[in-house]
Amino acid sequence: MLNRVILIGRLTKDPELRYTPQGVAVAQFTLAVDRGFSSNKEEREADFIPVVVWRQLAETCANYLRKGRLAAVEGRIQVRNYDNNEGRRVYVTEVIADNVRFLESANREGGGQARDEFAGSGSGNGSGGGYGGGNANRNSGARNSGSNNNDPFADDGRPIDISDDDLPF
Amino acid sequence: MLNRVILIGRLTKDPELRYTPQGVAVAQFTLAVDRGFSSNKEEREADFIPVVVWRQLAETCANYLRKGRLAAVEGRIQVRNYDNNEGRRVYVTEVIADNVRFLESANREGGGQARDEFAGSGSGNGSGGGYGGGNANRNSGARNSGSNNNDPFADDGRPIDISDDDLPF
Amino acid sequence: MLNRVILIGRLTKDPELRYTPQGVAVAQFTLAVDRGFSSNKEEREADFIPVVVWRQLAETCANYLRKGRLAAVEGRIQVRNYDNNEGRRVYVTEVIADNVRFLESANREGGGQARDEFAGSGSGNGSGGGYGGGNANRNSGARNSGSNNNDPFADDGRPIDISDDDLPF
Amino acid sequence: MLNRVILIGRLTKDPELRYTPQGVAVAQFTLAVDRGFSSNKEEREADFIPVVVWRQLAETCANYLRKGRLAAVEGRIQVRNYDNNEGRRVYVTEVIADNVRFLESANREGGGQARDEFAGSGSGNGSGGGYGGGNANRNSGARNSGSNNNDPFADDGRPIDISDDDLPF
DNA sequence: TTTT
DNA sequence: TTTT
Repeated sequence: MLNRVILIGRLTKDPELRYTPQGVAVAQFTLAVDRGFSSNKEEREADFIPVVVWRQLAETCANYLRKGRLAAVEGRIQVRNYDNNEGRRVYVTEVIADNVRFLESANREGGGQARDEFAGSGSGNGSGGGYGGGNANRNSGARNSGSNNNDPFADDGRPIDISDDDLPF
Repeated sequence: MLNRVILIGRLTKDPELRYTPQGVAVAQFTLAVDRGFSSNKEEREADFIPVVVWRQLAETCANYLRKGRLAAVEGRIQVRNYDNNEGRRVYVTEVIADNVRFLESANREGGGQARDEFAGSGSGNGSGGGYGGGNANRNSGARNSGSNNNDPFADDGRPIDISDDDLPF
Repeated sequence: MLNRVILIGRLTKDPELRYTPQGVAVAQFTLAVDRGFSSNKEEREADFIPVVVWRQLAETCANYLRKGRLAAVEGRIQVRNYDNNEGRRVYVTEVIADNVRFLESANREGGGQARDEFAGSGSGNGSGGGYGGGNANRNSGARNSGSNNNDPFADDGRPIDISDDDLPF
Repeated sequence: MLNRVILIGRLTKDPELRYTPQGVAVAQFTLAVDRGFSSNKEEREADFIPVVVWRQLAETCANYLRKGRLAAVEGRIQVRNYDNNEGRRVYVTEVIADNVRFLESANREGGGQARDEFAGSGSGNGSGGGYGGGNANRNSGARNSGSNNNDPFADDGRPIDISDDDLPF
């Protein structure tokens, strides 16, 4: 009925960008979200929350987000399952983001100068707004040339399970 | 950068449906949101929060929501201002909803039988999904025949300020 | 930094109430959250999201929530891991709720008459407000008499991992 | 029943810190929240949303937040009203924050070196965690010495309406 | 393993 | 001006 998540945290790695067989972009990254009130503990505690982003927003994230950057993510919790190679059912919980805010400038390790870049797939921005268009082409080109290691499988062999049913449109 | 509101409460009145000069539907209603922890107070306390809904979702709300019904609303806070007839600037704060859940069946006072109807204008459902299409026509017919008291002005003369700039598309 | 989840869905089973060795109440249940926009699919789709509730709120949930009931949950995503009996690391993602709203009256299958009961562990209600106090005693009594299958282990042997570190106070 | 707001934006001014007659700290500031998708407009659009913070968190905000800083705010919408000097009822909508995250280091204009400071009045941290205690004393000293323009009235004479009933404990 |  |  209603399923809404908002997170602020830091990327544990650069985002990984892949494409479905149909050429749809998917990015994945993990957000380390500090728990804050761990007053009495030695180590700093955090939850490591996997985030999945689709389509144009995936490409924008791949372009602008890097390991260590602070980001805000809006989305929904998705629980999916698959049977692993031992025939056991495994449950995977991810946040499917429909809005990502880049809370730190890109010039931490180089060129950028902008602040508060944003990237969203908000309510009904069918046309795509200010960022995009050309991107799509460039990337789907890359996709085709990138051939068969573009298929959406994680390094550990677990499927990312991207069928057209998942596409949020 | 990020502006997200989620409310659950009861309608203080039936929704009011209007149309812009361009024929875009807008509904308004107020949610009474109980504060809950007013343990020691006589009267039960609530916040009365004005909600604005656009387009197809406006029409669905007008069709299904009624005074007293429980609803969940997702949206963003919008603050707008206008100068009233005494030349004084007045600020109006509303929640612009992009998702409304009907948490009570319509058969409280009559015919309906469904439970947990939903209505959303989620991420990019351009075409409108299961509810709609015909609606638009029926209603814009009503709009035209409804003549000149269909214009989007509140009873107290304060403009609801619906220009094309507000349209979330 | 920020980790906020809001869900509305139906319980797939009655809540399970347990107690830590220190006598702290924990309840678990799963919320089936309909995805809504699965227009073209046969089966209705949902995410099944595990929810964990602590202390007094756990007991209130155990008292008022039942399989099939509609509830709203506010909380945060927590990812924890343990090594299963095959020595493999397993990740468990749950929503740790700090606020639960009962969106359906309890009289669906019997006695109750109230509507919109609520139960929260809101900002700083250290003492417990209107519901509580006596509860704690009554229940921890029940706990002790309930003897040794009160320990917080799921039926499948996977630990629920309730140490004092998890206690949100 | 449920009333939750999450905002990310920049302060339009330094926070204003006041004290109730009972010595309870209140801070107010306004967040400028960019709307994002104003693609086709000249001017950058934003909502200017008033935020109110109580007690220890008020003092932390007054210490760390400054005009122009980026912050995330979690809270609830509160609508209150008062009769102005012309005997007209005026409605004021504010976000009562129970959690504020400082998303930019304090060293933008000087001394600080920390990053991602946080300040919360989270679920049940009755005692106050790592920051506080002494603060209260120091500040209520400041309050008393600050004499009679410490009373919680806005510059325009509109009351901020802080009675003990508003205190979230 | 799932709810209406 | 307010809902259960």
